Amino acid sequence: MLLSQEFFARGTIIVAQELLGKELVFLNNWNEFRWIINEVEAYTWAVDPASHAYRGITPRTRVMFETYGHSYIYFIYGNYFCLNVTTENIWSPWAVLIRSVIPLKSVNQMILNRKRIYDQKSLKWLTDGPGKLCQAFWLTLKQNGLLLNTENWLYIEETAAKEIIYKTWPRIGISKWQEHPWRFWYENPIWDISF
DNA sequence: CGCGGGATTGACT
DNA sequence: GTCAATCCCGCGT
Repeated sequence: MLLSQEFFARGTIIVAQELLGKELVFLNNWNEFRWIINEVEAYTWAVDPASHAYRGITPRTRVMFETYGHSYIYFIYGNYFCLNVTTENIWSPWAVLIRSVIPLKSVNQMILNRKRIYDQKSLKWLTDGPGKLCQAFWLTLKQNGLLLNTENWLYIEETAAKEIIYKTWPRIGISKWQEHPWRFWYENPIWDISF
């Protein structure tokens, strides 16, 4: 079942925690990609210098200011894209970064997109990073600013998973505001799902 | 297996 | 001109 826009219209920390175990879906003309979200980070505003929104509205950060329940995708380090979902409300530029997912469907196409060798045992390395998962999904700036619904071919679904146990840790790859434990990961992801 | 450094380009100062 | 919410490879242990 599709997560409604109202799911994202809540506190960013709780949205981040509850995204764990949900199913991320992306469709294109050839493939239906599906993953289980197993690691996220929350980015807040005004007091959080690690957030892109900290310095105010720019062409890049516009989506975070103007939407909630939409995708925010940015380009980084000259090579990679990272996927976020916007939260809270309009003019509340908070977001959750999707850091890692577990591949569920169209895995062979993901491997082709990543252009690296994976066998059954190394599949857990296929999409365990924010840049890697966008590469596996073939997500680029074309998918920036989309409302997360079936019409836009990018959305998140409820799953049967319950009692998600998560752990927290300071966020990764940032130089400021590191002390906040706003990175959350799914403690017991099911790795023996059938690919 | 852990660490160090290079690649590479858009966004912002 | 500088920096960056990353990834990968190679080297040393």
